[in-house]
Amino acid sequence: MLEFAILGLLQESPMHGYELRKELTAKLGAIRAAISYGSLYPTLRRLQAAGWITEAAETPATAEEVPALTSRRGRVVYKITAEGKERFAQLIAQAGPETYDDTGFGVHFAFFARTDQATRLRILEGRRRKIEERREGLRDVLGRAAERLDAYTLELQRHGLDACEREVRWLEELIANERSGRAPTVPNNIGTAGGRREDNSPPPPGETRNERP
Amino acid sequence: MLEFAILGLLQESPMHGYELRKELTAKLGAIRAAISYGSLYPTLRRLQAAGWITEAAETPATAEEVPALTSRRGRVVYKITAEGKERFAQLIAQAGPETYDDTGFGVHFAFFARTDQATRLRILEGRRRKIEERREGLRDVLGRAAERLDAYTLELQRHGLDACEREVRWLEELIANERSGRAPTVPNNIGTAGGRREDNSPPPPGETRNERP
DNA sequence: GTGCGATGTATCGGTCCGATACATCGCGGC
DNA sequence: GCCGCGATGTATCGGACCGATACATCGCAC
Repeated sequence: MLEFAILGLLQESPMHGYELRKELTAKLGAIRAAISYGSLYPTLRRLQAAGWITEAAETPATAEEVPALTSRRGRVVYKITAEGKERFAQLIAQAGPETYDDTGFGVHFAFFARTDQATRLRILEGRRRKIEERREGLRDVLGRAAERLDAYTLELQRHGLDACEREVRWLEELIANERSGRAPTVPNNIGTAGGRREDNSPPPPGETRNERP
Repeated sequence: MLEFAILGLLQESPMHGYELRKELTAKLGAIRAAISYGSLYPTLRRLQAAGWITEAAETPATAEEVPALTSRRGRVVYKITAEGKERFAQLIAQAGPETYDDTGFGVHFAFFARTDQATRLRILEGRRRKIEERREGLRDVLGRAAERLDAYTLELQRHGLDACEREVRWLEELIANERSGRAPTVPNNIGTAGGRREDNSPPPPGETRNERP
Protein backbone atom coordinates (compact mmCIF):
# COMPACT_ATOMS: atom_id res chain seq x y z
CA MET A 1 0.00 0.00 0.00
CA LEU A 2 2.63 2.48 1.05
CA GLU A 3 4.75 1.34 -1.83
CA PHE A 4 1.94 2.08 -4.24
CA ALA A 5 1.25 5.51 -2.79
CA ILE A 6 4.90 6.52 -2.86
CA LEU A 7 5.35 5.46 -6.46
CA GLY A 8 2.21 7.34 -7.35
CA LEU A 9 3.23 10.54 -5.64
CA LEU A 10 6.79 10.58 -6.92
CA GLN A 11 5.41 10.60 -10.44
CA GLU A 12 4.15 14.08 -9.82
CA SER A 13 7.52 15.36 -8.70
CA PRO A 14 10.65 14.30 -6.81
CA MET A 15 10.43 14.74 -3.06
CA HIS A 16 12.22 14.02 0.18
CA GLY A 17 10.74 12.00 3.02
CA TYR A 18 9.23 14.76 5.08
CA GLU A 19 7.54 16.30 2.06
CA LEU A 20 6.33 12.91 0.93
CA ARG A 21 4.67 12.37 4.25
CA LYS A 22 2.91 15.70 4.09
CA GLU A 23 1.62 15.10 0.58
CA LEU A 24 0.58 11.62 1.53
CA THR A 25 -1.30 12.95 4.52
CA ALA A 26 -3.03 15.55 2.41
CA LYS A 27 -3.96 13.12 -0.32
CA LEU A 28 -5.06 10.29 1.95
CA GLY A 29 -6.42 12.39 4.80
CA ALA A 30 -9.86 10.92 4.29
CA ILE A 31 -8.59 7.36 4.59
CA ARG A 32 -5.95 7.16 7.25
CA ALA A 33 -4.45 9.40 9.85
CA ALA A 34 -0.83 9.98 8.88
CA ILE A 35 1.89 7.76 7.59
CA SER A 36 4.39 6.87 10.27
CA TYR A 37 8.07 7.47 9.62
CA GLY A 38 8.55 4.04 11.02
CA SER A 39 7.09 2.66 7.82
CA LEU A 40 7.96 5.46 5.43
CA TYR A 41 11.74 5.37 5.68
CA PRO A 42 12.14 1.60 5.58
CA THR A 43 9.83 1.51 2.59
CA LEU A 44 11.85 4.17 0.80
CA ARG A 45 14.93 2.09 1.36
CA ARG A 46 13.18 -0.98 0.06
CA LEU A 47 12.01 0.81 -3.08
CA GLN A 48 15.47 2.14 -3.67
CA ALA A 49 16.99 -1.31 -3.28
CA ALA A 50 14.50 -2.62 -5.82
CA GLY A 51 15.55 0.11 -8.23
CA TRP A 52 12.15 1.76 -8.41
CA ILE A 53 13.33 5.05 -7.00
CA THR A 54 16.72 6.76 -6.79
CA GLU A 55 18.28 9.55 -4.82
CA ALA A 56 18.35 12.77 -6.78
CA ALA A 57 21.01 15.32 -5.96
CA GLU A 58 19.58 18.06 -3.78
CA THR A 59 19.20 20.87 -6.30
CA PRO A 60 21.58 23.57 -5.10
CA ALA A 61 19.42 26.17 -6.77
CA THR A 62 21.17 27.96 -9.58
CA ALA A 63 23.68 30.32 -8.11
CA GLU A 64 24.11 28.96 -4.64
CA GLU A 65 27.81 29.27 -4.11
CA VAL A 66 28.11 28.53 -0.42
CA PRO A 67 30.03 25.39 -1.03
CA ALA A 68 29.14 23.65 2.18
CA LEU A 69 31.13 24.67 5.14
CA THR A 70 28.62 22.69 7.07
CA SER A 71 28.22 19.92 4.52
CA ARG A 72 24.71 21.09 3.71
CA ARG A 73 22.91 18.58 5.95
CA GLY A 74 20.58 15.74 5.07
CA ARG A 75 17.60 16.16 2.79
CA VAL A 76 17.55 13.14 0.58
CA VAL A 77 15.42 13.77 -2.47
CA TYR A 78 13.95 10.74 -4.21
CA LYS A 79 12.73 10.45 -7.76
CA ILE A 80 11.00 7.62 -9.52
CA THR A 81 12.80 5.54 -12.17
CA ALA A 82 11.46 4.04 -15.38
CA GLU A 83 11.27 0.67 -13.62
CA GLY A 84 9.35 2.37 -10.84
CA LYS A 85 6.76 3.64 -13.30
CA GLU A 86 6.43 0.16 -14.72
CA ARG A 87 6.00 -1.24 -11.25
CA PHE A 88 3.26 1.27 -10.52
CA ALA A 89 1.42 0.37 -13.71
CA GLN A 90 1.75 -3.27 -12.83
CA LEU A 91 0.32 -2.72 -9.34
CA ILE A 92 -2.67 -1.00 -10.90
CA ALA A 93 -3.21 -3.76 -13.40
CA GLN A 94 -3.09 -6.42 -10.69
CA ALA A 95 -5.65 -4.65 -8.51
CA GLY A 96 -7.39 -7.67 -7.06
CA PRO A 97 -9.39 -8.55 -3.96
CA GLU A 98 -6.84 -7.06 -1.59
CA THR A 99 -7.66 -3.76 -3.23
CA TYR A 100 -11.18 -3.80 -1.91
CA ASP A 101 -10.59 -3.37 1.80
CA ASP A 102 -10.90 0.07 3.31
CA THR A 103 -7.32 1.21 3.07
CA GLY A 104 -6.48 -0.52 -0.16
CA PHE A 105 -9.48 0.88 -1.93
CA GLY A 106 -8.91 4.38 -0.61
CA VAL A 107 -5.32 4.48 -1.74
CA HIS A 108 -6.13 3.15 -5.18
CA PHE A 109 -9.00 5.57 -5.53
CA ALA A 110 -6.73 8.47 -4.68
CA PHE A 111 -4.71 7.59 -7.77
CA PHE A 112 -7.61 7.03 -10.12
CA ALA A 113 -6.40 9.94 -12.19
CA ARG A 114 -3.52 7.65 -13.20
CA THR A 115 -5.73 4.61 -13.70
CA ASP A 116 -7.44 3.56 -16.91
CA GLN A 117 -11.20 3.55 -16.99
CA ALA A 118 -11.64 -0.21 -17.24
CA THR A 119 -9.60 -0.74 -14.10
CA ARG A 120 -11.41 2.06 -12.30
CA LEU A 121 -14.66 0.34 -13.04
CA ARG A 122 -13.36 -3.03 -11.93
CA ILE A 123 -12.15 -1.61 -8.62
CA LEU A 124 -15.33 0.32 -7.95
CA GLU A 125 -17.43 -2.77 -8.57
CA GLY A 126 -15.19 -4.97 -6.47
CA ARG A 127 -15.41 -2.51 -3.64
CA ARG A 128 -19.17 -2.32 -3.95
CA ARG A 129 -19.40 -6.09 -3.80
CA LYS A 130 -17.33 -6.15 -0.67
CA ILE A 131 -19.33 -3.45 1.07
CA GLU A 132 -22.56 -5.17 0.12
CA GLU A 133 -21.29 -8.29 1.81
CA ARG A 134 -20.39 -6.41 4.92
CA ARG A 135 -23.80 -4.81 4.84
CA GLU A 136 -25.52 -8.18 4.63
CA GLY A 137 -23.44 -9.43 7.52
CA LEU A 138 -24.50 -6.50 9.64
CA ARG A 139 -28.14 -6.94 8.72
CA ASP A 140 -27.92 -10.55 9.73
CA VAL A 141 -26.47 -9.72 13.09
CA LEU A 142 -29.02 -6.99 13.67
CA GLY A 143 -31.81 -9.27 12.66
CA ARG A 144 -30.87 -12.64 14.02
CA ALA A 145 -28.52 -12.05 16.89
CA ALA A 146 -30.08 -8.88 18.21
CA GLU A 147 -31.28 -10.31 21.48
CA ARG A 148 -27.85 -11.69 22.27
CA LEU A 149 -26.20 -8.28 22.09
CA ASP A 150 -26.37 -5.27 24.35
CA ALA A 151 -27.76 -1.93 23.28
CA TYR A 152 -24.36 -0.33 22.71
CA THR A 153 -23.13 -3.09 20.49
CA LEU A 154 -26.35 -2.90 18.52
CA GLU A 155 -26.02 0.83 18.14
CA LEU A 156 -22.51 0.34 16.78
CA GLN A 157 -23.75 -2.14 14.22
CA ARG A 158 -26.55 0.14 13.24
CA HIS A 159 -24.16 2.98 12.65
CA GLY A 160 -21.93 0.69 10.64
CA LEU A 161 -24.85 -0.49 8.57
CA ASP A 162 -25.79 3.08 7.85
CA ALA A 163 -22.26 3.81 6.68
CA CYS A 164 -22.35 0.76 4.40
CA GLU A 165 -25.61 1.76 2.80
CA ARG A 166 -24.28 5.23 2.24
CA GLU A 167 -21.08 4.00 0.70
CA VAL A 168 -22.90 1.68 -1.64
CA ARG A 169 -24.95 4.59 -2.87
CA TRP A 170 -21.82 6.64 -3.36
CA LEU A 171 -20.20 3.84 -5.32
CA GLU A 172 -23.30 3.45 -7.48
CA GLU A 173 -23.04 7.07 -8.44
CA LEU A 174 -19.36 6.80 -9.25
CA ILE A 175 -19.94 3.68 -11.30
CA ALA A 176 -22.73 5.31 -13.23
CA ASN A 177 -20.49 8.26 -13.94
CA GLU A 178 -17.67 6.05 -15.12
CA ARG A 179 -19.97 4.21 -17.46
CA SER A 180 -21.25 7.41 -18.94
CA GLY A 181 -17.70 8.55 -19.46
CA ARG A 182 -17.96 11.61 -17.28
CA ALA A 183 -15.43 12.75 -14.73
CA PRO A 184 -16.15 12.06 -11.09
CA THR A 185 -19.23 13.84 -9.89
CA VAL A 186 -18.09 16.92 -8.04
CA PRO A 187 -21.51 18.46 -8.44
CA ASN A 188 -20.36 21.53 -6.60
CA ASN A 189 -17.92 24.18 -7.59
CA ILE A 190 -14.84 22.73 -6.00
CA GLY A 191 -11.64 24.02 -7.37
CA THR A 192 -13.10 27.33 -8.28
CA ALA A 193 -11.25 28.51 -5.25
CA GLY A 194 -13.86 31.09 -4.57
CA GLY A 195 -15.80 30.91 -1.39
CA ARG A 196 -17.66 27.70 -1.29
CA ARG A 197 -17.35 25.91 1.98
CA GLU A 198 -19.97 24.76 4.31
CA ASP A 199 -22.95 25.06 2.06
CA ASN A 200 -22.15 22.22 -0.22
CA SER A 201 -23.72 18.90 0.53
CA PRO A 202 -27.18 19.87 1.59
CA PRO A 203 -28.37 17.27 4.02
CA PRO A 204 -29.60 14.53 1.76
CA PRO A 205 -33.32 14.05 1.73
CA GLY A 206 -34.82 12.43 4.70
CA GLU A 207 -31.87 12.39 7.00
CA THR A 208 -33.55 9.76 9.08
CA ARG A 209 -30.99 7.19 9.78
CA ASN A 210 -32.26 3.77 9.31
CA GLU A 211 -34.68 3.53 6.51
CA ARG A 212 -34.37 -0.15 5.84
CA PRO A 213 -35.52 -1.29 2.45
CA MET B 1 -6.83 -3.85 21.25
CA LEU B 2 -7.18 -7.56 20.70
CA GLU B 3 -6.19 -8.11 24.29
CA PHE B 4 -8.96 -5.81 25.43
CA ALA B 5 -11.57 -7.47 23.24
CA ILE B 6 -10.64 -10.96 24.36
CA LEU B 7 -10.77 -10.08 28.03
CA GLY B 8 -14.12 -8.43 27.44
CA LEU B 9 -15.61 -11.37 25.61
CA LEU B 10 -14.36 -14.02 28.00
CA GLN B 11 -16.21 -12.28 30.77
CA GLU B 12 -19.42 -13.34 29.14
CA SER B 13 -18.42 -16.99 29.01
CA PRO B 14 -15.43 -19.26 28.50
CA MET B 15 -14.61 -20.01 24.88
CA HIS B 16 -12.08 -21.64 22.64
CA GLY B 17 -10.20 -19.85 19.87
CA TYR B 18 -12.47 -20.54 16.96
CA GLU B 19 -15.55 -19.52 18.90
CA LEU B 20 -13.81 -16.42 20.16
CA ARG B 21 -13.07 -15.38 16.62
CA LYS B 22 -16.66 -15.81 15.57
CA GLU B 23 -17.97 -13.80 18.50
CA LEU B 24 -15.35 -11.16 17.91
CA THR B 25 -16.35 -10.94 14.27
CA ALA B 26 -20.01 -10.62 15.16
CA LYS B 27 -19.41 -8.01 17.82
CA LEU B 28 -16.91 -5.95 15.87
CA GLY B 29 -18.31 -6.53 12.41
CA ALA B 30 -18.99 -2.84 11.99
CA ILE B 31 -15.39 -1.92 12.77
CA ARG B 32 -13.05 -4.41 11.24
CA ALA B 33 -13.26 -7.37 8.95
CA ALA B 34 -12.27 -10.41 10.95
CA ILE B 35 -9.56 -11.12 13.45
CA SER B 36 -6.74 -13.14 11.97
CA TYR B 37 -5.64 -16.32 13.70
CA GLY B 38 -2.17 -15.02 13.19
CA SER B 39 -2.86 -12.49 15.90
CA LEU B 40 -5.48 -14.34 17.89
CA TYR B 41 -3.49 -17.38 18.96
CA PRO B 42 -0.29 -15.56 19.87
CA THR B 43 -2.36 -13.10 21.88
CA LEU B 44 -4.12 -15.91 23.74
CA ARG B 45 -0.74 -17.31 24.62
CA ARG B 46 0.42 -13.94 25.82
CA LEU B 47 -2.64 -13.44 27.99
CA GLN B 48 -2.23 -16.87 29.46
CA ALA B 49 1.42 -16.23 30.24
CA ALA B 50 0.41 -13.03 32.00
CA GLY B 51 -2.09 -14.96 34.09
CA TRP B 52 -5.14 -13.11 32.80
CA ILE B 53 -6.74 -16.17 31.28
CA THR B 54 -6.38 -19.92 31.93
CA GLU B 55 -7.21 -23.09 30.10
CA ALA B 56 -10.42 -24.61 31.35
CA ALA B 57 -10.92 -28.34 31.01
CA GLU B 58 -13.12 -29.08 28.02
CA THR B 59 -16.40 -29.87 29.75
CA PRO B 60 -17.09 -33.52 28.98
CA ALA B 61 -20.78 -32.88 29.36
CA THR B 62 -22.31 -34.74 32.24
CA ALA B 63 -22.49 -38.37 31.30
CA GLU B 64 -20.02 -38.62 28.50
CA GLU B 65 -18.31 -41.90 29.19
CA VAL B 66 -16.38 -42.39 25.99
CA PRO B 67 -13.09 -42.03 27.76
CA ALA B 68 -11.04 -41.05 24.78
CA LEU B 69 -10.06 -43.77 22.47
CA THR B 70 -9.01 -41.00 20.17
CA SER B 71 -7.73 -38.68 22.87
CA ARG B 72 -10.60 -36.32 22.22
CA ARG B 73 -8.66 -33.91 20.05
CA GLY B 74 -7.76 -30.24 20.58
CA ARG B 75 -10.32 -27.65 21.62
CA VAL B 76 -8.65 -25.52 24.21
CA VAL B 77 -11.22 -23.59 26.19
CA TYR B 78 -10.07 -20.39 27.87
CA LYS B 79 -11.62 -18.59 30.80
CA ILE B 80 -10.79 -15.28 32.36
CA THR B 81 -9.14 -15.06 35.78
CA ALA B 82 -9.66 -12.55 38.57
CA GLU B 83 -6.45 -10.83 37.50
CA GLY B 84 -7.82 -10.73 33.98
CA LYS B 85 -10.92 -8.91 35.14
CA GLU B 86 -8.76 -6.45 36.97
CA ARG B 87 -6.68 -5.95 33.88
CA PHE B 88 -9.78 -5.29 31.82
CA ALA B 89 -11.03 -2.70 34.30
CA GLN B 90 -7.61 -1.08 34.26
CA LEU B 91 -7.59 -0.89 30.47
CA ILE B 92 -10.96 0.84 30.58
CA ALA B 93 -9.83 3.28 33.22
CA GLN B 94 -6.73 4.18 31.22
CA ALA B 95 -8.67 4.86 28.03
CA GLY B 96 -6.59 7.70 26.67
CA PRO B 97 -5.83 9.24 23.29
CA GLU B 98 -5.01 5.92 21.65
CA THR B 99 -8.61 5.02 22.32
CA TYR B 100 -9.86 7.65 19.92
CA ASP B 101 -8.66 6.24 16.63
CA ASP B 102 -11.10 4.28 14.49
CA THR B 103 -10.34 0.80 15.70
CA GLY B 104 -9.61 1.68 19.29
CA PHE B 105 -12.80 3.63 19.66
CA GLY B 106 -14.91 0.96 18.03
CA VAL B 107 -13.62 -1.79 20.24
CA HIS B 108 -14.07 0.24 23.39
CA PHE B 109 -17.54 1.25 22.32
CA ALA B 110 -18.49 -2.38 21.78
CA PHE B 111 -17.85 -2.94 25.47
CA PHE B 112 -19.59 0.14 26.77
CA ALA B 113 -22.04 -2.09 28.59
CA ARG B 114 -19.11 -2.93 30.88
CA THR B 115 -17.91 0.64 31.15
CA ASP B 116 -18.99 3.19 33.73
CA GLN B 117 -20.82 6.25 32.55
CA ALA B 118 -18.09 8.75 33.31
CA THR B 119 -15.61 6.85 31.18
CA ARG B 120 -18.15 6.39 28.41
CA LEU B 121 -18.60 10.13 28.31
CA ARG B 122 -14.88 10.75 28.32
CA ILE B 123 -14.33 8.38 25.43
CA LEU B 124 -17.20 9.75 23.38
CA GLU B 125 -15.94 13.29 23.83
CA GLY B 126 -12.38 12.35 23.02
CA ARG B 127 -13.53 10.65 19.87
CA ARG B 128 -15.63 13.61 18.88
CA ARG B 129 -12.65 15.89 19.34
CA LYS B 130 -10.55 13.71 17.14
CA ILE B 131 -13.13 13.48 14.38
CA GLU B 132 -13.64 17.22 14.51
CA GLU B 133 -9.94 17.67 13.93
CA ARG B 134 -9.98 15.31 11.00
CA ARG B 135 -12.98 17.18 9.64
CA GLU B 136 -11.16 20.51 9.88
CA GLY B 137 -8.18 19.01 8.12
CA LEU B 138 -10.37 17.84 5.27
CA ARG B 139 -12.11 21.18 5.02
CA ASP B 140 -8.73 22.87 4.82
CA VAL B 141 -7.59 20.61 2.02
CA LEU B 142 -10.83 21.04 0.13
CA GLY B 143 -10.66 24.76 0.59
CA ARG B 144 -7.01 25.65 0.26
CA ALA B 145 -5.42 22.91 -1.76
CA ALA B 146 -8.31 22.15 -4.06
CA GLU B 147 -6.66 23.34 -7.21
CA ARG B 148 -3.61 21.19 -6.57
CA LEU B 149 -5.60 17.97 -6.49
CA ASP B 150 -7.37 15.99 -9.17
CA ALA B 151 -11.11 15.43 -9.25
CA TYR B 152 -10.92 11.88 -7.88
CA THR B 153 -8.84 12.84 -4.90
CA LEU B 154 -11.21 15.70 -4.21
CA GLU B 155 -14.20 13.41 -4.42
CA LEU B 156 -12.55 11.10 -1.91
CA GLN B 157 -12.01 13.95 0.49
CA ARG B 158 -15.56 15.12 0.04
CA HIS B 159 -16.86 11.71 0.89
CA GLY B 160 -14.57 11.54 3.90
CA LEU B 161 -15.74 14.94 5.05
CA ASP B 162 -19.32 13.83 4.78
CA ALA B 163 -18.57 10.77 6.90
CA CYS B 164 -16.89 12.95 9.52
CA GLU B 165 -19.82 15.30 9.76
CA ARG B 166 -22.16 12.39 10.06
CA GLU B 167 -20.11 10.76 12.79
CA VAL B 168 -19.91 13.97 14.78
CA ARG B 169 -23.68 14.21 14.71
CA TRP B 170 -23.94 10.60 15.82
CA LEU B 171 -21.54 11.23 18.69
CA GLU B 172 -23.45 14.33 19.73
CA GLU B 173 -26.59 12.26 20.07
CA LEU B 174 -24.83 9.60 22.06
CA ILE B 175 -23.27 12.18 24.34
CA ALA B 176 -26.61 13.86 24.92
CA ASN B 177 -28.12 10.51 25.77
CA GLU B 178 -25.35 9.70 28.19
CA ARG B 179 -25.76 12.99 29.95
CA SER B 180 -29.46 12.49 30.32
CA GLY B 181 -28.82 9.05 31.72
CA ARG B 182 -30.61 7.16 29.00
CA ALA B 183 -29.40 4.09 27.20
CA PRO B 184 -28.10 4.38 23.67
CA THR B 185 -30.72 5.62 21.32
CA VAL B 186 -31.97 2.76 19.17
CA PRO B 187 -35.16 4.68 18.56
CA ASN B 188 -36.24 2.15 16.01
CA ASN B 189 -37.42 -1.38 15.98
CA ILE B 190 -34.59 -3.04 14.20
CA GLY B 191 -34.62 -6.73 14.32
CA THR B 192 -36.90 -6.73 17.28
CA ALA B 193 -38.57 -9.62 15.61
CA GLY B 194 -39.76 -11.13 18.81
CA GLY B 195 -39.81 -7.84 20.62
CA ARG B 196 -37.02 -8.19 23.07
CA ARG B 197 -36.97 -6.14 26.17
CA GLU B 198 -39.33 -3.40 25.25
CA ASP B 199 -37.67 -0.02 24.94
CA ASN B 200 -34.45 -1.28 26.48
CA SER B 201 -34.81 1.09 29.31
CA PRO B 202 -32.40 3.27 31.19
CA PRO B 203 -29.51 1.40 32.63
CA PRO B 204 -29.59 1.89 36.31
CA PRO B 205 -26.09 2.99 37.08
CA GLY B 206 -25.32 -0.29 38.71
CA GLU B 207 -25.61 -2.39 35.61
CA THR B 208 -22.01 -3.36 35.46
CA ARG B 209 -19.49 -4.63 37.85
CA ASN B 210 -16.98 -1.99 37.38
CA GLU B 211 -15.48 0.62 39.55
CA ARG B 212 -13.03 3.21 38.55
CA PRO B 213 -10.31 4.81 40.59
C1' DG C 1 -16.49 -45.01 0.94
C1' DT C 2 -15.36 -40.84 -0.50
C1' DG C 3 -15.18 -36.20 -1.07
C1' DC C 4 -16.18 -31.72 1.01
C1' DG C 5 -17.32 -27.94 3.91
C1' DA C 6 -17.33 -26.60 8.67
C1' DT C 7 -14.69 -26.85 12.82
C1' DG C 8 -10.42 -26.44 15.07
C1' DT C 9 -5.24 -25.23 16.33
C1' DA C 10 -1.04 -23.31 14.92
C1' DT C 11 3.19 -20.80 12.63
C1' DC C 12 5.78 -17.60 9.58
C1' DG C 13 7.04 -13.58 7.01
C1' DG C 14 5.91 -9.09 6.23
C1' DT C 15 3.68 -4.44 6.78
C1' DC C 16 2.86 -0.75 9.48
C1' DC C 17 2.54 1.91 13.85
C1' DG C 18 4.09 4.60 17.98
C1' DA C 19 7.68 6.11 20.67
C1' DT C 20 11.95 7.92 20.62
C1' DA C 21 16.27 10.15 19.37
C1' DC C 22 18.75 13.68 17.34
C1' DA C 23 20.23 17.67 14.41
C1' DT C 24 19.30 22.15 11.87
C1' DC C 25 16.82 26.39 10.59
C1' DG C 26 14.46 30.77 11.08
C1' DC C 27 12.24 33.78 14.05
C1' DG C 28 10.64 36.59 17.86
C1' DG C 29 11.53 38.18 22.52
C1' DC C 30 14.55 39.78 26.02
C1' DG D 1 23.58 39.32 20.89
C1' DC D 2 21.72 35.11 22.17
C1' DC D 3 18.12 31.96 23.73
C1' DG D 4 14.39 29.19 23.24
C1' DC D 5 11.01 27.08 20.35
C1' DG D 6 8.38 25.31 16.70
C1' DA D 7 8.90 23.65 12.04
C1' DT D 8 11.81 20.89 9.24
C1' DG D 9 14.30 16.78 8.54
C1' DT D 10 16.30 11.73 8.96
C1' DA D 11 16.38 7.55 11.33
C1' DT D 12 15.65 3.09 14.38
C1' DC D 13 13.34 -0.36 17.36
C1' DG D 14 9.88 -3.25 19.41
C1' DG D 15 5.48 -4.71 18.95
C1' DA D 16 0.70 -5.42 16.91
C1' DC D 17 -1.71 -7.37 13.42
C1' DC D 18 -2.49 -9.52 8.85
C1' DG D 19 -2.53 -13.07 5.06
C1' DA D 20 -1.07 -17.30 3.55
C1' DT D 21 -0.44 -21.72 4.76
C1' DA D 22 -0.44 -26.24 6.97
C1' DC D 23 -2.70 -29.86 9.04
C1' DA D 24 -6.21 -32.76 11.49
C1' DT D 25 -11.13 -34.12 12.64
C1' DC D 26 -16.16 -34.28 12.16
C1' DG D 27 -20.60 -34.96 9.97
C1' DC D 28 -23.07 -35.48 5.93
C1' DA D 29 -24.44 -36.04 1.25
C1' DC D 30 -23.76 -38.50 -2.95
